[in-house]
Parts: sequence; structure tokens; C-alpha cells
Amino acid sequence: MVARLPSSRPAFPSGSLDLVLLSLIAKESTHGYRLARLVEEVSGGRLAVEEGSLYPALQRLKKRKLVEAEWQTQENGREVRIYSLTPAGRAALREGIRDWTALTGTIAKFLNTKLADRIEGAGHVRLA
Amino acid sequence: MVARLPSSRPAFPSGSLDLVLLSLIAKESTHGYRLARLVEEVSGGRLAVEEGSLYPALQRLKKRKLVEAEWQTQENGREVRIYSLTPAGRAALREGIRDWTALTGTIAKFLNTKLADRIEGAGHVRLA
DNA sequence: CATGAATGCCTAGTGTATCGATGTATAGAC
DNA sequence: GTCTATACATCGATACACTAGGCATTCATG
Repeated sequence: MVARLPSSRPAFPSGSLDLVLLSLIAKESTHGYRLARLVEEVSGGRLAVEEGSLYPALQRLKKRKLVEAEWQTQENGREVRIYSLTPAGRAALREGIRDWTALTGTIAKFLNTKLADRIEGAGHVRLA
Repeated sequence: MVARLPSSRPAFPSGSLDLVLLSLIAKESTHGYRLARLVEEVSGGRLAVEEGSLYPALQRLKKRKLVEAEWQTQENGREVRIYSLTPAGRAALREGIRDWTALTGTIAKFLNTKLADRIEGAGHVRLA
């Protein structure tokens, strides 16, 4: 067993990876490896999906019938697994984006001192 | 008590709970139970910390020396454990807010089709 | 005074998501 | 032939939020 350094925190907060993948697949049905490259490119190198996260995530999405997978042969002769959104996936994406946005917005309230400072009195909140 | 639907997924994406707690404690040194109430109040009932998440989180923060804990007796006679930020906690909070904001901003890029569509040409990507 | 709700702290066990490491295999460049 | 990039996948470790409890005190109600 290799002694491992205290692993840094996950790049993707729980739940966000599936959403990011759905978003990318929605724009372009493509394969896993390319999704990993897209994550790096779109994020400008600030994010990366490890393959140990990517493929399990894709399998999760497939199991939930949010994506379909189909083997295809590329022009270069390689066999790749192309993922595309199902109608249910499209709906889940819309809903997921809405929920995620609301959630991060709510969390941001806590991090923003100016807003959070407005809680007065015990038991009742008045947020502008 | 917030009437909670049986949520299938964690209310707090990994890492966000510690940050929320640090933020609240930064504004007011207080005890665990009150922190739970504050989370509900500030979020307008959209978020709730379970006690099984709260107290381990506080212990984590204490272990990392980001908060200090001190037993106090309230006017109502109850013994409560008051948490307050250490200087290290204050620094960690600032850094955490910065990182979290950057991260959610980056993720939002993926979810926003209009923005994500613009990466054409950046690097060597061609979407669509 | 019995009962229950609210206040207050805590732990054990569970589920799940992300990561790190590793294994396999082919294509193309040198 | 060797090395890098491409491409898919699994396994174990780890972190963390949650469920489900336990324990104790205060206070209102009947």
C-alpha cells in the first residue's frame, strides 16, 4: 500500500460533475476521452476530470437513462463510445442547472457578508 | 423544524458546509444548535444542516485549528459550546470564499450554453 | 407531576462521489 | 523498436454529508 499524501479536495463538488458532463454532451455527442479534454479546455485548465471519476460518472448517467452510449469507429480507426443525451437527459439537465444555480446562489448568500449581516432579531430573517 | 422532503442527494455539495459554517461563525461566535437554526433562517428554509453533519464538521474545523470551542453557561442555564474563529480560520475563510467562488464560476461556464459556445478558437477546440 | 416539545450536544453506521493508481490496447511519430 | 497520445475501464482509498439514533435539560401544558 502506497502511503498517500493528504489528498487535496475534489475538483468537482459532489453532483457538479454529472451536470458538467450532461452540459457538454448536450452540445456535442461525443466520447469519454474527448469529454475529459473539453473539461480542461472549456475551463481554461482550471478543472480536470480524472478518468477514475469520468467513466463511473458516465456509467451512472447511462444507468439513469440520461445518456445513451453507442460504439462507433472513428476515421482514425479507433473504437470509441459516443454518448448522447436522451430526452430524459435533456430534462434532467435543465432541472439540474436550475437546482445547481439556486443552490450555489443560496450558499453564496452565506459567503457574502453584506447580505448575511442583515439578519436581525432571533428567529426571523429579513433579507432585503 | 423545517419540513424536509426525503432528499436523495446531500443538500450541501462537498466542501461547502465548512465554508458556510466558517462564514456564520465569523459574524457571530455561537454554538452548534444556533448555527443550524441560522442556516435555515439565512437560506429562507431552502437549506438545513443535519446535526449528524454539523457536529462532525465543527470537529473538523476545530481539528484544523480554524475555530476554537469554549463551554459557556447561557442565561437560561444551559451549557453550550461557543465556537469562534481563529486567525487561521479567518484566513481560511477568505481563501475558501475565493476558491469556492472561482470554482462555481468556472462550473457555471459549462452550464451556460451561450458562454460555452464561445470557446471556438480558444486553444484548438471546435465545438459545433 | 406527567408529558411532550424545544433546546442542546454527540456518535455510529451508511451511502455515495471523487480521486489516485493501475491495467489494457491501438495509432502515429521518430 | 520505443514513446507519446488516444481510448476505455476497474479497484481501493478517502472524504463527507446523511440517517438514525442516544443523552440531558428547560419550559409550557394539562
